[in-house]
Amino acid sequence: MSPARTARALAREAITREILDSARARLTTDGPAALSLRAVARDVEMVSSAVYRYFPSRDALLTALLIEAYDELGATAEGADAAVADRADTAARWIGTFRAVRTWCVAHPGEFGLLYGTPVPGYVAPRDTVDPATRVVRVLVRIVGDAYAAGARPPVVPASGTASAAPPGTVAPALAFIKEHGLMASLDLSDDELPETVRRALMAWTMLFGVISFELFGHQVGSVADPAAWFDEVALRLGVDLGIAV
Amino acid sequence: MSPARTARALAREAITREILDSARARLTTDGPAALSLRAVARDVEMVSSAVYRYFPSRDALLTALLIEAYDELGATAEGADAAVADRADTAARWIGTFRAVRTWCVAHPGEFGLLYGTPVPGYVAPRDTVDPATRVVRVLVRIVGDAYAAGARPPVVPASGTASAAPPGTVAPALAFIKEHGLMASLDLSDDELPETVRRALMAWTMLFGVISFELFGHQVGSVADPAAWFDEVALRLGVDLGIAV
DNA sequence: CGCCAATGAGAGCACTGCTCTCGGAATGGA
DNA sequence: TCCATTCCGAGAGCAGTGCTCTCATTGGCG
Repeated sequence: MSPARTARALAREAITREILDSARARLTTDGPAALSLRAVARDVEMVSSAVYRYFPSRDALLTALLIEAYDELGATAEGADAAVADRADTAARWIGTFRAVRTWCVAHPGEFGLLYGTPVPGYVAPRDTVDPATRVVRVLVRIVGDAYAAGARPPVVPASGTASAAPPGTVAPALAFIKEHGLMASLDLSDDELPETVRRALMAWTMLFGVISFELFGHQVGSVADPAAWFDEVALRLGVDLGIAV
Repeated sequence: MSPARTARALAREAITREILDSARARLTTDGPAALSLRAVARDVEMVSSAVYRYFPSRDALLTALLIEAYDELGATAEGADAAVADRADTAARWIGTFRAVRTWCVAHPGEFGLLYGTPVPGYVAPRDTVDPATRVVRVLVRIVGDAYAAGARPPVVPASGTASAAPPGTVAPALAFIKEHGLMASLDLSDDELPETVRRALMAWTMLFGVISFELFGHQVGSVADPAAWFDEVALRLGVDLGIAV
């Protein structure tokens, strides 16, 4: 991995780490948009120009933070799913993953704002970030797929013959998304019910993000007193509507 | 309204309007965090210090933009709901309101980022903003209330006796929220089913925000090809799960 | 040992939000 | 009409930002 363990390379690695940590600390206190390279330079007791030896620009530093945060959140979700010993208990895997994602986000509000908040105007995320960014939703799709492979199905809405009358335009892209990311293997489904599965998982992921975003960005003050309980209720509701919980 | 229509007062009103319009234009091009007071000063061909005669600080300008945008979005939602002539057609009111909200947000991405994106670090929204901010969700609650008053009910999940086993902690605050905002009058419901109604409406609002946020903040690239069709599907799914559509 | 690349420091440029002073112009009462 | 008051725009200035440049030093490899 690290071929030349010279003193200089070691120092570079340590200082890079120190810069990243300081930047993440500043992220949570000052917010992503106000991330000041000079401020982190002061934190690590260097002159601002010296930081540019380690990150060629502020955007590069942002990208590094972005990938690191995406990977941490993805690993958290994957770990929470894997922590459930009984793989057939998809309900526990579902709730556990949801709670783990929220816990991480609440503990890292600055990183959450960087990942899912207002995009920095001039900044465009490079290609390297799309793979770490999809780790959470891939976990959700996998849980739903396992549940459906084991026989679970979403509850049929009564007195409604057109419950699955969804616009056809979104089926193909979602399917392409699945195939592109190699999620087919873990999904044991026929072709006509697969897209519906993925769509519901995507909706659940959207809702998961929405409720956390509302909590962290302060849009629940006055309406929700206990965010954790409210979050659990949302997670349970999603699980019930998907047919994989209770 | 405007007691002294002197030339000076007229000029002040016109220039204030001009500053607000320029700021909104900059908002969509540069993003909320990068809103530069000097830039809008250049746009209206004034020196930066002169703008401070109209807005005492950049935060005050942000607050004015915030209230204006909240009111515009709220009026859009209310107008879309009111535009449906058949008040009993709650499905049409639901979809129409959803689409109108998305249309406005897509047309005003900068304002959306200001309203629902990463909060500006030092900035805290004053009390005047909470009332305009709740106009959209109030429309949703009203539609759901009308539908349930007319006899509609959410579909019962089969093979599940604990479908309403929601954590009790969130009931009281949601109810307090409803009473505080005077939504009781338009809701003709018994007490035990009211909180569930409001909770589902709040979830729908959360999902509505989530899907728009994902679209505008670029988290759907690669997975969703047609955002409008995907949005319609989500809106329909929410309506079905709530029991007010199809 | 000597050369070269890596590193940190400092100055400088253009930009930001914001405060201050100053002079001119509109307003309203005498 | 005259004049004091109020308002308003302009400019300078302060402290901060991202970023580029040059310069001296220092570590590592041949």
